[in-house]
Amino acid sequence: MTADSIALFAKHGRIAAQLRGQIESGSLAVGDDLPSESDLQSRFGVSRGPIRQALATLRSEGLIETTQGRPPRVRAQPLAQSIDDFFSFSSWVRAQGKVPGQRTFEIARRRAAPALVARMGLADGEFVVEIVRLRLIDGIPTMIERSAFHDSIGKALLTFDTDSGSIYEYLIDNGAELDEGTHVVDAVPAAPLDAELLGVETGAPLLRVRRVTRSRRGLILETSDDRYRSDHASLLIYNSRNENRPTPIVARTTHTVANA
Amino acid sequence: MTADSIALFAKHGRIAAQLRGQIESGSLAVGDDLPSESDLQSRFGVSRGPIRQALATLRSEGLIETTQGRPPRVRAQPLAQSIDDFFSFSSWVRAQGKVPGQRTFEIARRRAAPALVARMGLADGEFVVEIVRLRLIDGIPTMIERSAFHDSIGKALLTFDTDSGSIYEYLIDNGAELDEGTHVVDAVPAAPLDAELLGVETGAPLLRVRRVTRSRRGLILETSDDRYRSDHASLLIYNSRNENRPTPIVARTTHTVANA
DNA sequence: CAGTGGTCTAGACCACTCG
DNA sequence: GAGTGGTCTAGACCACTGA
Repeated sequence: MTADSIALFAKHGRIAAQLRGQIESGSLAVGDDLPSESDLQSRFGVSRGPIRQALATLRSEGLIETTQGRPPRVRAQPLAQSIDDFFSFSSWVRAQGKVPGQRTFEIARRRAAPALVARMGLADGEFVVEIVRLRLIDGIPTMIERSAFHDSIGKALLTFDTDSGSIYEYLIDNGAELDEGTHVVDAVPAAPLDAELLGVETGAPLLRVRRVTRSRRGLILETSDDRYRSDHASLLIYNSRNENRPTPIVARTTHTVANA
Repeated sequence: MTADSIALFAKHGRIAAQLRGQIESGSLAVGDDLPSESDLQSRFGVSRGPIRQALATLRSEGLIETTQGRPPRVRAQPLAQSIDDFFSFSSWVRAQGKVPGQRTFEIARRRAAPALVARMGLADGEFVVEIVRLRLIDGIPTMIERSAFHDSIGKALLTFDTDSGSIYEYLIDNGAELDEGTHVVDAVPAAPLDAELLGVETGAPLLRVRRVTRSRRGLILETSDDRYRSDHASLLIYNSRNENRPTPIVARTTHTVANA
């Protein structure tokens, strides 16, 4: 929602959105050919530039593949997730047709501890708002989330019911500039408390994702430490030598994916 | 090497390569402005199209950022890794200025077990070549690699010294069409044998990356199950709302990254 | 061989940044 | 306000696909 309504003013964005819709709705099935570029030109009444730009977007999302000499084709695995799905647990879970949930353990505004001062590039004595929540999928405990927000946006959270839904979506809707994030993924043993909350044994391997979220200006607005039950969630990376999409597609998946 | 020499025939590819070189060599430092598009046009003697295409490539690699109204700027964190670095342990480790190593435990050509038949989409009774290796960084055991290769390319490995270096590079150099891969990342406890080889305790959390590598035609050529010491390697994902790069950048990093 | 996408040119308008 | 990148048009040539 929030993301799509941003860049639809340009023609290529509208064209991409329409084709994306046809693919997602199934009216263009897997393996089908898309109309040729010249077809699309006359259909949308534009020149070739916007058409090619729209196709490039879909290609970068992994929805289509293009080959010289033949029309674009709908790709087998539409792995693409919107960027919101990657930042927001709630958005991601809903996109999978499941129900996200959360139980807040703590929300506090306090002076940042030294480690956090360093991690967020704060000045000594600055306040942050810290939140600890258990996140659930269809009622099943799946992830422990520890977040710290820059005071400028964190204060708004003190009046937000953090049990009610997505903090991320709330902040975006209130104009927070959460523009880019860096995630570091590794594996850690479950601490006793986390183990109990997630329903695993102490020391069981958890998939840890640490995130730093920045504004367009580079200001660090949020950091988080999310620990997933590895049997309930994993990370999926798709990666191709196709010259036109040098960067991979990343998605979170629920449950262990059978076919790799 | 192998990857760069592919698409340098077109003008935009040569332009991108030259600018990339200037960034990587440091003659364009972090934060510096690139020449404006019209400068680049006259400098390279081309029209605006190829210039913009080259800049789009660099943007998708995370090397530069562009803003309307000001020249492109060299990005803070050049996370970009070549696609080879993501597929090949050796290539990745070397790119980090360290020395890759490997110790082969087993290489065997045998009929695929039922699980592998399913995973690789084989027919019953087909042969595969399976390899188990311990991978090292600067002599330190870091990862256990279990791979299975489609017989068509696996046979070449029986005469290859798998202790000598990168299987992936060997296969690519011999014309194997390893075009796209899907990686699933999660966390698992170390089995007794793996624990001993990696120098961790049994049950310690390992970062597991399971890969399926396909040819352009979709034929599954390789699957692997790599398990990393989580304190020696992690995954890094960079992700931006910038409309023109919808997909994230993914890199492997050595050691835990201090600043998230 | 007809049609396709990949690439390039030349020119234009607009929104934006920054001095 | 001058210069920048984002977008679009119109036309062209070539390499490749597939019937």
